[in-house]
Amino acid sequence: MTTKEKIDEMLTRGVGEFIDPDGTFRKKLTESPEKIVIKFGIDPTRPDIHIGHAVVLHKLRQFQDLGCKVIFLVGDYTGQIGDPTGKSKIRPEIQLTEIQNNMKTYLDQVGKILKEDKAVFSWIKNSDWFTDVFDIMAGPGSVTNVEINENGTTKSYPLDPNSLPGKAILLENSRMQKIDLHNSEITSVSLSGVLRTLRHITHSRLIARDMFKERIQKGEELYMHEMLYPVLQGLDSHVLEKVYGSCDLEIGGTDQTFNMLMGRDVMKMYKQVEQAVMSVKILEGLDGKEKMSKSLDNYIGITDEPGDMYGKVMSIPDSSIVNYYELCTGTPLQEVEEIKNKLTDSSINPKNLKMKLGYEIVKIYHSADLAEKSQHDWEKTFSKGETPEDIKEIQSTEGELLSEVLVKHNILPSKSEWRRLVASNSIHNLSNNTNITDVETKVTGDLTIKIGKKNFIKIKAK
RNA sequence: GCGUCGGUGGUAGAGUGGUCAAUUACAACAGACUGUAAAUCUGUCGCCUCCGGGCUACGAAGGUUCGAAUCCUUCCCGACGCACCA
Repeated sequence: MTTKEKIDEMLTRGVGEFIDPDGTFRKKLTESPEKIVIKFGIDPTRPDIHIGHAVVLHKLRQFQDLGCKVIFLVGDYTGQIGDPTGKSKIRPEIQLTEIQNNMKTYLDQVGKILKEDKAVFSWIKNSDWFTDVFDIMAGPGSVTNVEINENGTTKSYPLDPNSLPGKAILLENSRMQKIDLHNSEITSVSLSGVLRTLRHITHSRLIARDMFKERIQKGEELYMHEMLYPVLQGLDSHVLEKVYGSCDLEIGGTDQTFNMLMGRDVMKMYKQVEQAVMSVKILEGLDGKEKMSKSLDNYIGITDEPGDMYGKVMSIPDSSIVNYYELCTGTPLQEVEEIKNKLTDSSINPKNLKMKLGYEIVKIYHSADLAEKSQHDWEKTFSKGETPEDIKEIQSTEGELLSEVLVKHNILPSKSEWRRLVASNSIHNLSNNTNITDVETKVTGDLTIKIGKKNFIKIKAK
């Protein structure tokens, strides 16, 4: 593939919308990609990354490969406003370490996909510029000393951390613009800055957002802070431009399109070069209906075990196969098109296309060998009905009730559940290939059982 | 601040003194069928049980009653209307 073709695919594959009306971004990408700064907003609390998030991350990686710099913008401040527990005071030092820790677990996972060296990666939190000194409260053990140079000797004077200058020092010291990026000039956004921005944004512009429109139509409430979110996100882009020199592109899910476009509006007001906007299609979950998310428990985590990962892919409905190929693998678009055609051909079993998909996905997050092995195990277990090789093992003592052992090890939630499963012939004893029908079955020796179709447990007796 | 309505199981949402562990839908789980897919059909879906029943639950705490998710009081939370302020 030529570079141009590569760029074309980057800008279209899995992309809902790409907005770069006068071609500024495209031009810069071709001429000086190393000067490009890409903004990607993330939630401050989200330790588990799934392959739905990964769609965007892979896209970012491609940009990194061309030399572009990716900025993770942690929306900690904006997240806090939406937080119902409503802690109005912020402890900046505590919060900073907390976010740093979250970021670390985040990066541990993301590291599989993204480069993390400074030339092409950076992150910053938006409390950096939105936090007000008066919202700050010193945490326990805070020290805010002022150093004063008197006649050549530096003297340190203690300062009450909760006094105004004390708070100012705390805030200053938690600012990443200073501590990480060593910017001499710190950009921040005050209430007057927000209001000045708001002078240029009309009500009708804000309620143009689909989600708002829908809710208004349904007669639901819209809170002002929700309406301001897009504006604050826009201001983030504005600040990023100042902090990093430019903000050329914002990437996010299609649900973020409006907010990202707001960034263009805000930047325009401040006479900055408007960011391009790329919305990436949202991957549906394993149910094939809702979007992939942790709370719906329909996700494939990027740190999932190879076997799990493969099994989960196999459980998606046929209708999702093409989407998964497009969004989650590097399979050339031409081939994806062929797969699409094959799916309409009744002589080809879609299972095989899905198995290939499972293989490809496991390969990305683990390795070709493990992908091979997962596929092999899966076939063995489910197509041929054999017992898989690695299964969960739990300890028990002889004479113990089987039900109690399983509840104790959190395999089952309660003994009532066990009774139900036994009654419905769902507990299979693999050691002698019969169903367990006695609720009072005791452990008499090592035993391998299958609960339902996919839950294998080996019980070791002492 | 005044007033009105409301807070029920994972979610939505019935129930307004005993027949309520609580209709129904969705989700979930299991069985059949399959390609561990989807769809479909069937069953289950608070906990414990010697399968007789027992225990804990309808925002929280008290009360009335033989008996309360249902009535009363106080409190907490939410929506709405009005007033006040701008």
